[in-house]
Amino acid sequence: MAEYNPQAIEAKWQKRWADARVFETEADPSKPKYYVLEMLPYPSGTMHMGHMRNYTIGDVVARVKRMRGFNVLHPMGWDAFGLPAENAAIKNNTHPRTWTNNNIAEFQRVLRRFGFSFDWRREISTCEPEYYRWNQWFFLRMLERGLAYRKKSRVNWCPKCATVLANEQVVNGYCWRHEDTLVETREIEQWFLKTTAYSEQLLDDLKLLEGGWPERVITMQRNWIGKSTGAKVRFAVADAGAGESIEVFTTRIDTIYGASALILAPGHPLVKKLLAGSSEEAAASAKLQEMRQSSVKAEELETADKVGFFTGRYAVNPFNGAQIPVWVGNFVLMEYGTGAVMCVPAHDERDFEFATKYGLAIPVVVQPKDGAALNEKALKEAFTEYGTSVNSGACSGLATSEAMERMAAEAEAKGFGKRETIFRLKDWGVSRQRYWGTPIPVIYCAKDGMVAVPDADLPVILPANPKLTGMGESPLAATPEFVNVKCPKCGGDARRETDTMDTFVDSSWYFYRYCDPHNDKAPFDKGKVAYWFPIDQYIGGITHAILHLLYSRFWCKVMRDLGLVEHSEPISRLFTQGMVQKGGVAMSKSRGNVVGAEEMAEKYGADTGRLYTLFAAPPEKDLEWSEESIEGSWRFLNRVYRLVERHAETVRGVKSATESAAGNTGATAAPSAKETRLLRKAHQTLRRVTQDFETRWHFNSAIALIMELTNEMHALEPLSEGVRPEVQKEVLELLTLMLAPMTPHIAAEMWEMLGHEEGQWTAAWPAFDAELARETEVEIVVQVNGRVRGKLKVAAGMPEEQVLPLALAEPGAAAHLAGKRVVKTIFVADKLVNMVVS
RNA sequence: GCCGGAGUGGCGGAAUGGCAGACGCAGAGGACUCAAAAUCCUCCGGUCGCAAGGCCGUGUAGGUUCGACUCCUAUCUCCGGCACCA
Repeated sequence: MAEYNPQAIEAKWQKRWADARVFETEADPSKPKYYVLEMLPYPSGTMHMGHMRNYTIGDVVARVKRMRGFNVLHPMGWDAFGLPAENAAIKNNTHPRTWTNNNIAEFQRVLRRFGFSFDWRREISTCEPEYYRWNQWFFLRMLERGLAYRKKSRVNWCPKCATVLANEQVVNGYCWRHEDTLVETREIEQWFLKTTAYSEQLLDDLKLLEGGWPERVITMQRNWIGKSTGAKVRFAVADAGAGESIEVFTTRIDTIYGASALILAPGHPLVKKLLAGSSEEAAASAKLQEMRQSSVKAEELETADKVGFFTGRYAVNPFNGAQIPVWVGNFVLMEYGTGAVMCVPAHDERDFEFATKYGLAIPVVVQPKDGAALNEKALKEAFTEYGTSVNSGACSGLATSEAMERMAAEAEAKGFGKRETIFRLKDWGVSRQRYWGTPIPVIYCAKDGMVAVPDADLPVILPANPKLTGMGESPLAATPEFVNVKCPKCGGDARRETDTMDTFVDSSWYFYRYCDPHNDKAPFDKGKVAYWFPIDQYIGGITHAILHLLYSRFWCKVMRDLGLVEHSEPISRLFTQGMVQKGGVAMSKSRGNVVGAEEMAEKYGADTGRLYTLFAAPPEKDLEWSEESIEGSWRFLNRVYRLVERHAETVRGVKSATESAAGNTGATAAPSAKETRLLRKAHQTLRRVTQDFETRWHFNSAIALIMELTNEMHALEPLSEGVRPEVQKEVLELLTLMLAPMTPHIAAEMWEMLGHEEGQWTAAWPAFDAELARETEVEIVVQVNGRVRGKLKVAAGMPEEQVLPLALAEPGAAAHLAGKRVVKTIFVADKLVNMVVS
């Protein structure tokens, strides 16, 4: 008997699949389609079992759908641009492209080794000009529509590196490479994509995703977009500051009579003007300086205390003419709203804290609808709920909701305010002062200003040999042959933009490119995308809940408005799988706790690796890797292999029910008791496994059921006694077909051992037979007062009046019924009898 | 602080109102073997009991129900995300 040899079997079947082009697919409107996709990897480090879990889940789905007759698109590619490649290249004195391509080669080898059913002809790599030219093309379309624009913006800047740092490179306010150097913030010109143009749609369309996306992802996106409905109100500055006004945003205009100050963000443009010549100028300027210096750190230390100072100026409440002091406070954000707030201490927690600290007045203007009235002097915390307005001029006595309406209307009528909805979502800053990314296709000409690179000149190709130092501005700026260019308009000397695009641009639309990966006329053919989209199932980590998945949604809406696609949402269903951990933390190279996928394949084979990641936990949960437990999966595959091998000789020549025209074996001749038991177990297993695959994705339970089936077959050995070969064959076939999506190599091998000359990939998912699965005898639990006291074996479907006498007589139950009166009986057919006694 | 998710044997987990602990790992005992590995068989939540069997048990405390891991209320712990958003 040959032993199970996964290495040989896996290599054999991977070659057969490739030779027969089993996973290659084309758009075909005559067939139902299914697009299943795992998030594309960033090729860096080693591929470990955390990666494999993601692709295994997707591969199971792809293979099941194929067996069920769908035309399945299941592609793979590389998120190949990015900072780590550039840093690694500098460190190892190589080229980012060399480093990246080496990693891709290794990643690809490991993925192939695991037998994932990808259509490799559709492979894309985002660092290739064939791909990134379309990033540039999209950028130009957005530029034409005002969706891409340039503006000055604040960035982290390390004076020693003389470059911009990503937020991740700022450690407690210091540069990651120069631990003694405080990071500064600088204003530089940066490119933005106008995600805010779609705020409302991005929010509204989340409704379309309900049911298909995890609720928490939807919630996270909703919070991120952060819609607030309220009003903007302008306060005039009194006396010396006359002529200036301060605009605030509030969601509670109904509390405006309770404002005891205005508070500006430290970075508010009016602060300097207000301080000039004010009584507080000297003291306040010093405090402002201090506040601004600590502002970088304050962003890191989010628990910072509220601090502020008085500007010496007053503003006039447009509703009642009250003069209230203007302060500067560190907790007011310049980036949100108008950068200024009205301080209503009695009805806002933050304002209460600030007012208490600095001795500002705390006037009460809302009273609870029920409960004790608030007393200004005894107020211990802010009352932030709705209620009844008081001390609010004409609105006193009204419900706050009503007051809100009236006050907003008054502000609009008198011209000092207006209703407004604002969003937390900001435009997407896409400029990166780095080499390894998509060049932004724009040229600056002294005469014509900013000029878009004409489509015909795309792609703007990255120079092959830049000087990479990790210092200074974009390496592209230090590459004269790249920078110096003729103006497309006037032909005069001009300069190229030297920033590259954020790599999230690459991943925002890559899944469209898979539909038509080699198109050199357009990013993709509309018809092909129309066939495959939307993605039926997307699978990836929760880490991308906001960035990638929000940018992708934005990109889709832009493409729709460009007329490229018909749909508004690219992804129908999203599945976020759990992390693979070791020692309680996610596997990662930097932590040094990875279990390499390749070593796993060498030791146990890919099928065991795949099976274990599916068996150890349900896919949405984190999975703690255990070297000991994996032995169980290995042993199981060996057990199944031996089982098939033992009976292969007997069954090879016969036709099973699935093959014979006569239908199921059970129907052709009266089955023996042993056959009945076997077929019943097999079809019950099939029913539940089918359900698990189709709806719940509880692969761990499905595997447990298949294990039970093999245990049952084992218990019925020798099968040669009392089980006809065609029945043996039917059950063994079901077994291998159910395993096929999860452990495709060993399943294919066993399928062949059972006498099939056609590869298993031609086999459909088996249909379960309800008749064969049906139990004829059931066990009924007999309870007394809800506690199990005995069990009965009865014919399935036996009615209550027949079961009850048996239950009363059941010895275990009878002992607990003695001398008591049954007051109530609950009967659940085929399940239980519960007798309630007094 | 807010928003999610989760708490079940020594461990991973199963059970979507009806026998808690399926399946697997680890462990114990046995068979086979000169021996080991592999394989096969049996046991395996706690507790009382010679046994039959009883009692307790799904983070904690209540509630609904004939019956609750499952539904409701409160509470604790852990994990993840957001965090002065006016």
